[in-house]
Amino acid sequence: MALSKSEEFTKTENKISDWAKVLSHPARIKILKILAQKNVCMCGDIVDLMPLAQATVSQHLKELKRVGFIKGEIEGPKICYCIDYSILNEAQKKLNDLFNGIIIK
Amino acid sequence: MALSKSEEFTKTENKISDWAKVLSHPARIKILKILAQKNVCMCGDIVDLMPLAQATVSQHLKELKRVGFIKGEIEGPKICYCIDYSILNEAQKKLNDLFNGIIIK
DNA sequence: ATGCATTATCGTATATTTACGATAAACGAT
DNA sequence: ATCGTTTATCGTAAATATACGATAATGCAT
Repeated sequence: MALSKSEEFTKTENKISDWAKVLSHPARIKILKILAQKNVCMCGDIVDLMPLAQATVSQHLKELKRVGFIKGEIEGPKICYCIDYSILNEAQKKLNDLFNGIIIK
Repeated sequence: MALSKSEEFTKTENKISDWAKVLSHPARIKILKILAQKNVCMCGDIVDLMPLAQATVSQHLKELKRVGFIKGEIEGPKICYCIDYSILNEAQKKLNDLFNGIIIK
């Protein structure tokens, strides 16, 4: 018995916490910033800008993909990553709803 | 070698990811909601509303206190918890700055 | 078909997180 | 002083997360 017990909480609580989890590592924040600056970006370019091994960056990209914050498109042997703005917008909105619900009451 | 490598990232990246980490568990989201509804709340009341053991709730409260999202005031043998709106506001603002920086470019 | 470049996955080590029971610590009341 | 209530902390177990090297998988070019 360890992580989660997620059945005990609401869908919204689980969704928001899952989004927050993806943002809970500085590497993933940095990757999102890199993609925002470059709009689209080859995986290798991201790896070059990160202070982590290729395998580790790949794991972080996988997490970002899992919740839909980024998409990866195959381009020959390379993979072109970009931000999925609709999902990121939804996350921002729902996180703001949470904050506003707490702060404004 | 496991968690963090935080020296490799910026202060902002670390700060935001740390805030996100605190929000990355549904129990802590729920606790914030409870405190928002009741404004102030005895620790025991929170425990009663949570699907977790007292010791576990206490750990989650400690995490929320660590980043300053909540404050605990001793009232005799009980402890009265409440939200620290200034810190939560700052977190909301900085998270929005991140999202806006990513989304609007 | 071979080789090169690119990226994901596997295997593994270590640290952290989550959860709980048990216990300690703090306080008020008797 | 002792007892009951309340909450934090300790000890512990199991699951996850992070990180990396090594390897597989994919596709292009030769």
